[in-house]
Amino acid sequence: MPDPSSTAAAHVPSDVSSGPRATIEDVATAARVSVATVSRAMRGLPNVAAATRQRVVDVAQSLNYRPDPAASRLAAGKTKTITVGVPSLNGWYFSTVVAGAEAVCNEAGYEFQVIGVGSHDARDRLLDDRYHLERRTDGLILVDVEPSDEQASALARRGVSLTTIGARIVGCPSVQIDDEHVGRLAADHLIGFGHRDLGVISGLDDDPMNFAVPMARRSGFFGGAAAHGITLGDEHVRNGNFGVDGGRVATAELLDAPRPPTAIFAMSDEMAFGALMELEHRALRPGVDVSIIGVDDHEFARVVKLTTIRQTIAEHGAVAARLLIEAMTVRATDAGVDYVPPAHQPTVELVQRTTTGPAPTS
Amino acid sequence: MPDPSSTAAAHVPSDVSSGPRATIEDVATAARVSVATVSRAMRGLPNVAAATRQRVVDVAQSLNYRPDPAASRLAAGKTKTITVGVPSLNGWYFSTVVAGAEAVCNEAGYEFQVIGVGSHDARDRLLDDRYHLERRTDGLILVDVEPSDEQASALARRGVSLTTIGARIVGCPSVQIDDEHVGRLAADHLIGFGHRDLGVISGLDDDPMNFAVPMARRSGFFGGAAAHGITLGDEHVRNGNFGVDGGRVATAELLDAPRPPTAIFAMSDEMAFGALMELEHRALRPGVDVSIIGVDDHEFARVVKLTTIRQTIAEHGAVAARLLIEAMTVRATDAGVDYVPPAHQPTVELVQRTTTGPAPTS
DNA sequence: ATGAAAGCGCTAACAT
DNA sequence: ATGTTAGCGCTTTCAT
Repeated sequence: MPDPSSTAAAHVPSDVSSGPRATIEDVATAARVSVATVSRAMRGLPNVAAATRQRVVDVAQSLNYRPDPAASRLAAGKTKTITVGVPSLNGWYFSTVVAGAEAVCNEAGYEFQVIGVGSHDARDRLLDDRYHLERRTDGLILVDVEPSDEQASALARRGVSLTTIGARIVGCPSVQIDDEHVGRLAADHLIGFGHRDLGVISGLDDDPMNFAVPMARRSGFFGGAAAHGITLGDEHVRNGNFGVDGGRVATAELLDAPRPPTAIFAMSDEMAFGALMELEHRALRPGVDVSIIGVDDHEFARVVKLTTIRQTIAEHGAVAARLLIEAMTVRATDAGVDYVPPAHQPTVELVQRTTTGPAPTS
Repeated sequence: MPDPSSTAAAHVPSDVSSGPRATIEDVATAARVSVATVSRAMRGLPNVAAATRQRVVDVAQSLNYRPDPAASRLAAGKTKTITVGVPSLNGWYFSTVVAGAEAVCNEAGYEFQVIGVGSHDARDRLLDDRYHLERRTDGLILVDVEPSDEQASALARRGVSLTTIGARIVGCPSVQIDDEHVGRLAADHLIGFGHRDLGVISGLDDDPMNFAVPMARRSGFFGGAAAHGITLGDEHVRNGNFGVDGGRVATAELLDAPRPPTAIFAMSDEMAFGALMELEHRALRPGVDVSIIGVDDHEFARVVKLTTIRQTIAEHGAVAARLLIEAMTVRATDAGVDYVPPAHQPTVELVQRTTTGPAPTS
């Protein structure tokens, strides 16, 4: 024990990386202030002399000091973490949304967690009071997952900020396109080409994690058709489960009907890809024998020249993250009262490629 | 101050959800043991009477108690978090890997973080000593990202377990296919069809986050060709950047060469899709005029009938997560000595569809 | 503007 | 087998 001067001798500008990490106390003694002042200075709180703050920051820097996240959390009760819950990470749509959110969150200094909530069980486990989500995260982004009213309000009560994509929860920021409009756009486009025999490949109806989207698109499509005097019913729609395979069998069913459609609206590009496969299988030419329109503008839509209704998915994720962070900030900083959570509605855009075309003059 | 009995009156079996969370102390007093015993009991540590453990667990359950992660972290220094660093979340390959890892990690009770490390800068920021990664995560999975030797050993020193996918770091578990073999497989397949004029679309060479993979595949392909008396050189390879667009322009360049290839090996399906687009653009029939083989078995490979070398990506992520957890466990539990980190080599499989076929008899 | 001190809820020696 | 007691590194009143 050569050095009895306990912890006080902390003036060492030892630059050798990776010893035991400097603590707030090391910084405090080195800067000749109290830990409280260091804490204030580092977080930009008021009541710190400019000179003092500067000194503290410099010392912290030279000591390679960073507040320990665990300690901060324990003391302050905030996690500086954002979690996104998605039905699945597989699938272009979800992973793209996640990518958009990740960039924003990490950029803003939040840790970014993701958790798969593919089933109702998984969803409930996450949202359930027993998971203590509020101790793990400050904010939650739910993608195409609709929490129950109780779950949503419980989250708020527990201090977890919520924002949704593809759904709308009162009191929470949301990002959601106008799905009715999407349906109408598709109908107009197809009918504009002279098609009168229409089919639609819908998303899942049976195990509805989020049936709102398919419903709205269907309703928009039906409405658009009706405006042109075309009446559509259940017999014109098949469920494709938002997957390639589903899209393919749905197409087969549609085409096997007594009066097969000459144009098909697939509610997602992935299902449209399945439709294309089935067409090829039957030696039907897309855009001439049968027209197909999808939704998303999936990265491979252009590979197969799919006409589709584009939405800017990555943007959705990024915007949601920003809205969430804003909501958390506002709510904390000043009078979070009279803060109206924005319901962002991204625009969509029809991009025509070659899988749609004039109705065959049978 | 109506109740002087301080904290002792904690026998309330109040079942109303979402009050202030029960702490370990609540459990302790309710179970009439000390907090230490609760801690032991809850974590399955030895030296707890079976009866006691049962009682504690029951009480904890009835109190809806969960240890506070932040408190555990602070006290124990472990985060129960696993982080995966990927060059990007966009792109089927990475998001699929992440999906595989996510499932395993959350299943095993780890929080799951993801962080994009698309550039050298981002990578270094994450791995740099100044980021204090060890305070945020117990284990790191790096996907197609090669840390420097110093970074890797620094991680170990700092207590962050590392496992890699698509790379090999000494002392760390890894998941990596035999990329040379992939190249050879492709060469054999193409040459087996009688092709002698070969082209290859490689991954990025200039900004090499991970040039090992392209190099190995190329070397395997060249070797395979050489075995059949075909000599290949730089002039037969173009960089496609692992993207659709890159694949397309690479293909164009290849086809515009004085002696254009009749068969092309694309190192990823995405680049192969680009190749297919270029073929279509030139009215060349895949599998008859020009053969294309990819790597991955991307979910849309079958949509366009792409012949490819399948690897089970999601599995890679899952296996990596399992190996990582195992490594962390072993290292902690018993004699972590003489633990040899496994280098898992998943198998690949050629799946032939219609984009490859006999060489045209020009 | 700054400091002292009391926790935050847990784990880990060290008793017993 | 169980209890006692220090911390872990911060934030946050409350003084000054």
